[in-house]
Amino acid sequence: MDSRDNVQRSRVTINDIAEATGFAASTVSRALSRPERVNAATRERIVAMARELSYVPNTHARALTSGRTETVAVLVSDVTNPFYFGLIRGTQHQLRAAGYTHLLIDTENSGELESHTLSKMRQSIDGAIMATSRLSRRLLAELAAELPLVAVNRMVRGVESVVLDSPSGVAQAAEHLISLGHREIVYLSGPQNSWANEARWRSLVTTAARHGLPVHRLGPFPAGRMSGSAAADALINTRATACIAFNDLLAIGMLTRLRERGIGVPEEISVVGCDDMFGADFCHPTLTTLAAPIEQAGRVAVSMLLARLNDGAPAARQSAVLPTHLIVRESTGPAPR
Amino acid sequence: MDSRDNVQRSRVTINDIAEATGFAASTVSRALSRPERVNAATRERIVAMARELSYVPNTHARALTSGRTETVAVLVSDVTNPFYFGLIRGTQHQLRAAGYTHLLIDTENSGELESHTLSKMRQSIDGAIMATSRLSRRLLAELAAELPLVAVNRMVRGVESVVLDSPSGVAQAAEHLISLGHREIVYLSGPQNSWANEARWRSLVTTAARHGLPVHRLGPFPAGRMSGSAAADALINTRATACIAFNDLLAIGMLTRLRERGIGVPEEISVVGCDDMFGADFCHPTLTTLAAPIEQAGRVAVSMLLARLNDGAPAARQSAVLPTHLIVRESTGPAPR
DNA sequence: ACAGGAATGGCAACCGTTTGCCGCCCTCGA
DNA sequence: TCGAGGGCGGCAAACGGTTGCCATTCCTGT
Repeated sequence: MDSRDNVQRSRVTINDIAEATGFAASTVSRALSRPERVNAATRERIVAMARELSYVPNTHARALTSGRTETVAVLVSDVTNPFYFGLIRGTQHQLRAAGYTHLLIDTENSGELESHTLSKMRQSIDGAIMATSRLSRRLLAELAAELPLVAVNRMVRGVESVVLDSPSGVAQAAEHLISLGHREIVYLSGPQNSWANEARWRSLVTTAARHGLPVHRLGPFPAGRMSGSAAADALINTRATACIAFNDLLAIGMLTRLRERGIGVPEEISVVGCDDMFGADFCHPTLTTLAAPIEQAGRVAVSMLLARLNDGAPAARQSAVLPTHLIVRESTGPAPR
Repeated sequence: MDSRDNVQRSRVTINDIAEATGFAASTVSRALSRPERVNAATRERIVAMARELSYVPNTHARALTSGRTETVAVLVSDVTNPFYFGLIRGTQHQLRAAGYTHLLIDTENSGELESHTLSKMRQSIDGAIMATSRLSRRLLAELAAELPLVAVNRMVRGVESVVLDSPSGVAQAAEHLISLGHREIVYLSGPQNSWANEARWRSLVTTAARHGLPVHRLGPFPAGRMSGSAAADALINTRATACIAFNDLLAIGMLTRLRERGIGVPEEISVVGCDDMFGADFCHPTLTTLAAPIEQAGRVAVSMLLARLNDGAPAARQSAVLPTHLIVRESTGPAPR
């Protein structure tokens, strides 16, 4: 296609095509959006003319009558959290492939903003993917009743979701630490309204209990690198020789702080993160962490949503669970002494 | 506001308000969007009723007639490049504050996709902010003639822009290296169609020339961490003791590779990155780099765009230049021997 | 040869807002 | 007292599609 055409101010409407081909506007509309409703020859002529005139359908006009916008919102609590990289990538690819527009919304960690934005957007989107929503279960379920919705890393009855099986990953991490001789593991807690946070903590409790070991929990800490200092300092006050942090951001922040304070990782303390996000493999020391197929999660979420949008069906399976696994790097080692 | 209302399926239109208040729909419309056109008392009643019914104006209907969408597209070449964090943040805040919708588009490093997407979106957006566009000057200028546009980190005649003064930062970096005794500095080149890449290289050439020192250029390398290995290996083949990389992603990739190959940084080679992006302060060794006020750049870009949209004026200043400065960390040190 | 029905295209209403234009009423100055 | 003009509100026509319904044509089976 000639790139000059791309730039051309799109002023050609369905009526222009109608006039040019001699068909009625309604026929043109059908030829373009419901191909089986018109004769093949007709459709061909219309499509050809549309191309020739480089017709671009008007999204708004279409949305106004049909209600469909071919747009899906993806809500993340913080765009600048590298954890979302994969999710954004995944949803983006899948949506683009399906011809949908990808509307990325940063809710800035506020449930308030989540539901508010969504209500404003209601008419502009066909559905939404909510990653790590801060909404209450009730509110989330209510929303899901109004709007096709898929939640990521959040499990709520009545809401389709794709979750990362970090509990089993946390179990792996705990086994890893225990086998290295650690006898006291601390969990550095993330935001208290985070579903994943609870799931991880519970899994750690269970695994440690199986070995008859104590676990403690510190926090909650906001899920940012900044909180790492506070988390590290709190950790130092305990006798623990190993910890699992809510996510890599927190873990990396801790690494920095521990280094500042001259505490050897992993010689004195072993640190495990979660998510294997951007940076986990080049921080110092490199971080042992739970890898999650987050990009795949994005793709799956989109697939579920689109299936729902097209079939109108309430979805076969209610939720997909994706496996996670431990990646051992430099930040974990044998317990001291 | 009651959060339940947020969720409510928005089916109340301007006509409902008209009926409820006894005014005509046109009056309601004016009361809501052109307040000075109606009597204060009238407006008040209408606004009150709108609130009571929790009316949400229909974006599409509005866009259809008025042509304005209150949406601005922000195009980045790769959402998962942390360099864009600040930009996304900055544009987002400023747009949100102005009541605009932020449409983030990942062009996946393809100029083709840039112009294509933009033409598809033409009717859905009021303007666009193009960060590090891959488009040719001509195409970019053509686009700018069609659509209010602000370019970030790209200077083209006839296109408003905000650029980061990395040339002066590169000069600082070069002086820094030279004062440390380095006599041969290599530039690791980024994508060849990147404006910033050229600007940085030219600045390095100039500065080195002032000191009568030779400079070389290696590459081009794609601006990703992956390319770091190739870049590092190429660097090792030269006699250079210091290098400046197109960006931090590349620099961090190099750091990893140099470490793998047992080459000490900064003992044997000093490395300078550009952008001070997420990760530069916790990689190993921490990276000396050029800090750019990229978030501010985003805010400024939005301000320029909005000014243009509101006044319709062709903008007072054509481009804003933001200062950069060198942040010295661990990856640079005295030249060996 | 004819009723029934599928395939195909046109008509016109409608989606929710904006906006040009017109008309009413009130006020003010002459 | 009357005309001019400003303030304010209503009418109706867009905007660019979609879609329910109807008319026509052409098959098909009997």
